[in-house]
Amino acid sequence: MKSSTPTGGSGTRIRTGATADRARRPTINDVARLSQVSKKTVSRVINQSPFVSLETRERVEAVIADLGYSPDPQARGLAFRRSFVIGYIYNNPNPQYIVNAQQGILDAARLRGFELMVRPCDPSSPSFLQEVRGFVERQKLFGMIMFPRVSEDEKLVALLRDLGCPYVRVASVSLDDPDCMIVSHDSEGAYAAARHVAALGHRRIALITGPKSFRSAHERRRGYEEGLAAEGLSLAPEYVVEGEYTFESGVARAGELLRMSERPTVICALNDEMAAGVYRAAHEQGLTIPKDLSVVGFDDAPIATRLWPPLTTVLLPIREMGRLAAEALMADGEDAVTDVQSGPKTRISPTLIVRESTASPA
Amino acid sequence: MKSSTPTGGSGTRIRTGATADRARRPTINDVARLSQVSKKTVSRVINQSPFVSLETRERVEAVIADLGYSPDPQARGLAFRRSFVIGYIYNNPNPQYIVNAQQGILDAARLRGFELMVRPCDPSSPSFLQEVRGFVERQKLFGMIMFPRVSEDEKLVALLRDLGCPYVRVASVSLDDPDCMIVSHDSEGAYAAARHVAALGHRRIALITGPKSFRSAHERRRGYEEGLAAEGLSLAPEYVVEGEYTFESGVARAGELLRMSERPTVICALNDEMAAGVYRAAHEQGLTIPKDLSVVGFDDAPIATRLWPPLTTVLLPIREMGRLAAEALMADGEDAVTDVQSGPKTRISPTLIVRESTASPA
DNA sequence: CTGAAAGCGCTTACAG
DNA sequence: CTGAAAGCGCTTACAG
Repeated sequence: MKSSTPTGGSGTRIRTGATADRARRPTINDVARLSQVSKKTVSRVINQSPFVSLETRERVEAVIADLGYSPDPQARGLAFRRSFVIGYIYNNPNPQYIVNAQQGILDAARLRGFELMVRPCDPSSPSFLQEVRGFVERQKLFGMIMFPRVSEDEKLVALLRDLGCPYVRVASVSLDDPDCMIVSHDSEGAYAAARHVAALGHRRIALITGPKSFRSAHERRRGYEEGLAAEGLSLAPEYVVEGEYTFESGVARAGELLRMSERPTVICALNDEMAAGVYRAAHEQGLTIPKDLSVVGFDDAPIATRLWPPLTTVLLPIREMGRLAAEALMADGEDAVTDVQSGPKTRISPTLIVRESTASPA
Repeated sequence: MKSSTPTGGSGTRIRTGATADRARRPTINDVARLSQVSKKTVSRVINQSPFVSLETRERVEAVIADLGYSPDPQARGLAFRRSFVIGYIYNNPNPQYIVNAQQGILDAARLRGFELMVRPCDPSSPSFLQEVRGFVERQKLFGMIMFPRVSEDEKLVALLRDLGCPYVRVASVSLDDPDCMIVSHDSEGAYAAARHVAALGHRRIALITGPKSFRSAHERRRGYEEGLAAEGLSLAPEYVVEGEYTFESGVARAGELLRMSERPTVICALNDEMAAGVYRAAHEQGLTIPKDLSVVGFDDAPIATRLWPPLTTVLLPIREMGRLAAEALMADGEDAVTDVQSGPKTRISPTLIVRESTASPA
């Protein structure tokens, strides 16, 4: 069976019914002819070169508008040796997270006419780096945007650097040059959550952490430790258990914590999925939230407001971070002068959202 | 402030640190020279033309493998006047749905070396069609894949047809030529759910439908009606209310239903988000599920198993549908002969998943 | 079965 | 400030 593939398909032809004879799109040659200049000058106008007289520029721009001309991305990519396509590779298990990040990137990209190519990836695959390399080189990507967990993969980043592929990393803490980092400062959110819990009077405070391989797990834990320390408290080691950022691990770890002879009065899960698991475990043991047990999450995912009672959690502006990441990436090619003037970047801060899952201990 | 945009950026240069002098990638000329044939013949090999002698083909393929050569997508797109990029436009509010569909498309695309460009859209925007047109034409998309709700937009489909852009639509019921449809047969899932509910002995059966503008809302309702009819039952009009496929609308509609003098013994919501809303409303009125009220959803989203008790619902294999849609699209360019032989397509069927939210009425 | 020429729609490098 | 020539890496159309 023959097939039309990028490296195959002698039979590549479009289904007849769909092949309408469309009017040819205007090209740079049409614009040049109608505005009576060379195509090079049109190219200068398109690329906002300062070396065009005002008069000429206006004439060309009028023709461009008149014709509804827009340059061919493939031709530009071929000649520039660089496309205007942003790559977004992800390996986060949370769909909400993926889509929010993607949405933010698109918010910024669309304003500048960039397109987005997406690609799930698996850093544990032996062909991972090779696949990314092929993706970047073949498509001549303008640049790459990465969110956790893959944004924390130093081998990947080293490859991108080696390939000369610009990138922006989003992570809970800075891992790189500030120009290519968007930092979410997870620890601050955890800090606020810790103080909230302490202020309610909790002393038997349990923590379900994330996998050690995630920086966010460290950062969030650190925030809790520092927040509690600010209140003169500290985490009892027996109340700190490691989860996997999944619902199931939340159910399991919370079940164990709640079966302890002296059970905690509050369980802080380092993401909302695990917090949902805590609800389940509490339910199974006949405990009422927040009367018998307070619960805190992290992320402010949709599940936070679907749960009953609504979950106290920490809001991370994922979409906004996606937008900032894309803007930072697209600003990459700008003049050094304007770079300096680009001013202070928006600083991302997590926000504690207090709902009904937290109360003073009985 | 200058900026590097597809239509701008005289200052477009890559950040110095990132501009490593990378080794030039091998081109078709390198392959031609090393295998001592013309580039045209290399092109034939790449495109699996039958008009190459076995001997020549093998020699060229050896050189390609040796060099790690892969053709430049931009150059091919320019010459072919068609790229190997699939477009995926979406306007579904459910992130889980978006990502699952996207994942399925990517499952199939990656096997054939196609890339995926994504684009959220808003059919109610005045510039909607114009934006899609620009997207399709500029990128010379290989084809487009659409899921609900945008897959049901006939104006959009008419535009694609007009542009000669191949497409595949995923929907709850066939709306087009079978070759460009993946049908989820939602009514069958609803039919099974209805019979399940009837078999449990429910007679006061309420339905929270979806927005009229969604075909799935019609199909799922129809499935319920036919399923109940098969059991000699029918829906009482006062028990049928229109929701908006959102959590909030589920809370509101269920609240009203449960305040009726003779309240229903089961509420069937036409998606899981609204079913989660039913849980909330039941909770607010002190009702226990499934003792006082049974609940049925639709979709089998993650929320279905996060709720307590776990939700009886209908599983729709979104990812699989994405995969089939992409395969159908990529098969578009194949030989007519193989088209005929491509055999019966996998038929998508929804699956009723019975969990603990449904029981016989008290 | 194979190839030389021309072209896809842009940009770079070089002149003026 | 502007342009003619050559080139980016492929394919089509035409020969042989």
